[in-house]
Amino acid sequence: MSVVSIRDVATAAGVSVGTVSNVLNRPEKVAEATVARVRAAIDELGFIRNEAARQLREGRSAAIGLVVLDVRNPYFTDVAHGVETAAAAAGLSVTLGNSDGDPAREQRYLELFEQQRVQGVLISPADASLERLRRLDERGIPVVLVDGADPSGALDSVTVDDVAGGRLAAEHLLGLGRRRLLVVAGPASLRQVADRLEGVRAAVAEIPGASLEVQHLPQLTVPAGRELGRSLIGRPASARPDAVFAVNDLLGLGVLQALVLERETLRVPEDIAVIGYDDIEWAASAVVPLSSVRQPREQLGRTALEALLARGAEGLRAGAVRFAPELVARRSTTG
Amino acid sequence: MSVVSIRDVATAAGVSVGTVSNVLNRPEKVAEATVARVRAAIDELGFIRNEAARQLREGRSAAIGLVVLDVRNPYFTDVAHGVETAAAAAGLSVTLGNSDGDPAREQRYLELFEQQRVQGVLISPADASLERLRRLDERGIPVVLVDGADPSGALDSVTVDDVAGGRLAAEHLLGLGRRRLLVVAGPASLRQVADRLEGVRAAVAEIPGASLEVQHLPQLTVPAGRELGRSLIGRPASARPDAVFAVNDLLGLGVLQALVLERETLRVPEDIAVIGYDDIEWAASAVVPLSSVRQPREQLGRTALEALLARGAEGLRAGAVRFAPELVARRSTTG
DNA sequence: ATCGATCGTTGAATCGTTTCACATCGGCAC
DNA sequence: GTGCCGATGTGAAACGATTCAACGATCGAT
Repeated sequence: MSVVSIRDVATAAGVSVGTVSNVLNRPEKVAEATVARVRAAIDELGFIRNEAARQLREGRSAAIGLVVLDVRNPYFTDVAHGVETAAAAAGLSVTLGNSDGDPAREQRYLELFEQQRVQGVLISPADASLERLRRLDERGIPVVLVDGADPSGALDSVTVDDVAGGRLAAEHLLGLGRRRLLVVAGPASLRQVADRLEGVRAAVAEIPGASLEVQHLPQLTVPAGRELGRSLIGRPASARPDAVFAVNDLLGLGVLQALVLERETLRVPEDIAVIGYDDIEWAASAVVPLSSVRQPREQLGRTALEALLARGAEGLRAGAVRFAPELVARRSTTG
Repeated sequence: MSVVSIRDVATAAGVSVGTVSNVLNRPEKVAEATVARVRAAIDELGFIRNEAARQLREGRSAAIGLVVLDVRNPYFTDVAHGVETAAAAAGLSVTLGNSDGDPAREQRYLELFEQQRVQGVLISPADASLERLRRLDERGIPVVLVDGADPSGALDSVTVDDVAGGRLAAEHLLGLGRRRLLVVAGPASLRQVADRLEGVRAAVAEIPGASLEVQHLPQLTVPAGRELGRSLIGRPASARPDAVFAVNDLLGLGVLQALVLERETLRVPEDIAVIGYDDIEWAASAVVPLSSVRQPREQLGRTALEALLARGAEGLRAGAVRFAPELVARRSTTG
């Protein structure tokens, strides 16, 4: 009943199964009248192609797998959106997996994708060991890292240049005449944090008289930023920075809120300029619109997908693709 | 080479393909020594089950499809997270589709899911006509609506009671002694907006001396809310509401920002109390933490999946499941 | 020694689609 | 009339896992 196969269609239209298949896949090879007859039969019976059978024959699916660290993070949903758009253009569908930073879940998705014979895997690795991914790649399922690098160079990757991003932020603040910089950072163990910091250090070193203070916070969240912001208000003016670079927007927004809330003492940006990182959606709509460093998130996704396709089709290695971040100046620094 | 089939494993282990399949699916039926031998062969050859072949034989896949209106909206990612967690517990995987509110894209995903013979479809419909969904359901692929209702009752649905939510918000404000309420609403055509408004009206009608003003804005965004907030500042005190209910948190945050920014004139909550809806993550970390009405998002997803499973396995209809929203009082109303 | 029952294993049929070597036919040139 | 061509259409052989009727071996009971 509900299991209408290509054979039923063939019978109904009075042709062979081969012809139905041809109508489906290369209608130009079939006489017009026949095409019409077959199409009519398809509609009448409500035939829906069985993807599993097609795939079995084909040897691989028309999908790619994407594993992200956290679907609830706007950063990743934007990347995923970019991937999906590009994939749709190439006639591929995307199966999305959420590892939540858990290597075991990541592993489960990789197995699933392998069983599904996906055409490739895009991943923001949760598991620092890339061993499994390299094996997958060797076995013929191309892997591209998204926002994660492979030191060994065995895997292709697409990232944003965080060193350049850190430098960009610092130079912006220095260019506005600020000299006492405070970087509100996250755990030093995160590659992203370390790289951004490196960029800042380089920029500060080039300006005589510029000083740098770094505060490492355990979490990259709004409350953490707010707490740090409050501590600034308590400082004597001489020990206070005149500019703050938060390594992500959540921290930056927290700092901003603390400063703006205690309005009697400090003004943004007059007393302290604040800049964040990521340019998330709410940055622009904060109480004082927050300057930030934008990462081309959608483009990251798009490019990763293209690298995957090139690798699959022609065996081309993309290597380590690195994008340039972009400064977005708003009132929290420029006034 | 990379195409290791169950047959290769059988040869390597010196058994028949049937036995390998048994090891894979019912190891208790196979002698221990044989299991060990087959497992060894599997590991050595790096055999990975071909999901397409298994599915072809089985007749259906081990997945369900989920179509949401907007992956970038935290509301939906939370719902999706709930779905995924529940699905994983049932041994199912979730294929996520993003319609972006476009009926054509929605349609494409439905076709894809049908070709994949998914076990069911969860969907926040973009297309008001549920015709296609009903057909899908009739053809044997159970459909459950998530945050959307079917007036005809043909389809199961899981929603949050928006009338109750609107009433909850209004009663909170009235209970704090506020009497001049302003509802900052979205397009009246949205069911959610209309329902919330209905709840507010009912609550206001019960309190003598309480008045209600409604402003319909075209968009449910932060800037729209901010603009409206500014317009309030310009009003003479006598024409000004003493409480604002924004039908979603983005609007509420916008209003809040406008009021707090122009601090000389109006204080929150002393002069105007503000409450939003959805309890999105940033509500708690706003300049003045925003009161809101929380929807059990993850639970919504979990329940929708359970309804789908019950329907598929035992043919049980869940009908129209409706959850109760919950008030979350914060400083923007309670001070 | 024979029978039955139990356990483990076998091998062929099956799922629905694609592909490809081959058949059929009408037309055209010689 | 013969041979050849292109255009259409055919039908069987894959793809890889699952399932199930049937088979052989082993063992205890008679």
